[in-house]
Amino acid sequence: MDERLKKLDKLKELGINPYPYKFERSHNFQEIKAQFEKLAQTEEKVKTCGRIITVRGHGKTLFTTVADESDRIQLYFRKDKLGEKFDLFQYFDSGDFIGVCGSVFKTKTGEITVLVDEYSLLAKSLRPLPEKWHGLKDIEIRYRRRYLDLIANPEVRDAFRKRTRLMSLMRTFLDGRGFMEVETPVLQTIYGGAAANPFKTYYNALEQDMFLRIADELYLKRLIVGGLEKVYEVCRDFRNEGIDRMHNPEFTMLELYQAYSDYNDIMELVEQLIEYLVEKLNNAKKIKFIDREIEFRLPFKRVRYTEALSDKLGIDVLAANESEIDRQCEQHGIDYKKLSLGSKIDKLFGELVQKDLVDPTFVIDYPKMISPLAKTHRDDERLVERFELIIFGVEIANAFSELNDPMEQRKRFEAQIAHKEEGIRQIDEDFITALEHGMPPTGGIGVGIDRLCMVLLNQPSIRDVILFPQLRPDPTDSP
RNA sequence: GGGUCGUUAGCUCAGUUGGCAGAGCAUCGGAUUUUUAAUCCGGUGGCCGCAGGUUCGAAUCCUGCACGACCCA
Repeated sequence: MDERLKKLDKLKELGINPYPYKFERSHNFQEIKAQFEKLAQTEEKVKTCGRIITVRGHGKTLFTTVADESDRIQLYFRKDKLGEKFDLFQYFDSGDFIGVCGSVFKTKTGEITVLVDEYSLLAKSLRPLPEKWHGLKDIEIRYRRRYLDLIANPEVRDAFRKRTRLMSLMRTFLDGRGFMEVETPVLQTIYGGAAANPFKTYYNALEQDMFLRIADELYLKRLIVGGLEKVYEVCRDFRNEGIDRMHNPEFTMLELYQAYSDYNDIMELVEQLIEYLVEKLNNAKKIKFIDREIEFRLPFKRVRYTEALSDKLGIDVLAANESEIDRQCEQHGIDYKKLSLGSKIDKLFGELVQKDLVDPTFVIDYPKMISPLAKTHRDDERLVERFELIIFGVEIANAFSELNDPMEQRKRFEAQIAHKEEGIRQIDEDFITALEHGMPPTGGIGVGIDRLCMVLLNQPSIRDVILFPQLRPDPTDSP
């Protein structure tokens, strides 16, 4: 770093601003390569710019490889062409941004190269680049200083580009079907819509505790009450829980509600959405994820929640009393002591059934006791019309025929509050009031976008699809 | 919260039984007018994660802590 500071001073002495304001670019590197034949024939000058990655000096000439967002390209400097200006390059380093004007040619090894007529410094870099050959592997630095990861590891940049493309495809798909994208509050006085602990904050002007949202559900349904028939939100939600391969405390969800529909309609919609995304992103029906192939063939498999679990346990889960369920938990090594009956059953399901669902599968018809926002099943009082989409054993989406009976909704909330550890603490009265005004039959879904990205982009950790994943503060950062 | 593993130069990594702190790349100086991880010659660079302990002597053994990864709850 000292050496670079010396070079910086030297440049300033020579009257060169090491941090100029802009550069007028005529072609990026990809364009130069794509239009090579024409550019070489007409001897047209290109103005182009990027970050210096490697330098190969040969005394009176030098080659350098420069990267921009689109590609990398080689620049060729000759003393006989540049004269005194050639020597200025000794104050340039890898990592610096450079702008050049020159003509395009191919070297004798066939590499498209810009022969430099003029060049200028666009920004000085004071710290060395990560190593060019081995790249940046230290996973902690990669997550903490993602900019270095993006410079050193092109496949990381590709993954995030693909994530952005996925979001854009998703919006195109939904907008094309008449959905309206909306925005609802992140700061809420009453949180709800999921079973999770919130982050708490304080609003000075209102002198009141507030919560960061854990889900959008209750707000989007209010919009359905208001007469908007197809709405969605790409929402950042916050859940106050641990971090692991599948969880980041802030994460992105797609929530979507469609009036006059039930969960069957939503199943079809999400199947089509995912088929569309897989086809556009991966150009295939099968994709590799970690060590498995996942096949996205329509229709996705359906598995009935209680039937599948009853089969595995050899008992009728819905008829079983709590002590029988306890015994099953005991047998399968599940610590059930503090859980409600519903959570015990759900743990068993996760362990015995869900874990083995690799190809996309709709698990349907959940027990009512673990689904406070879903409508009672039309054929079975004990169940609700709910499905989760499972891929590779992981929950990707959760959907219902939405409960729109306000009296029933109040009862379900009350039952949930009885179990303090696992859910809401206060009934959202305004939401109940909204339902009392009448909500049409509605199907809704929440899709975990980060997890969907993991699967579709073949990234084994959620941190690989979030640019700045949550980490503990670096203890060496404090003064 | 529990278990396992990791932390050594800017980066990627070696480091034997406890006995002078190492390599490649980067960086600096020199040579080099078509290189591709350029090459050749010569240098600089260390809080061995932090704090204690054992020992004549600790990167190495022990204890605690921090951060991270994976697994489990």
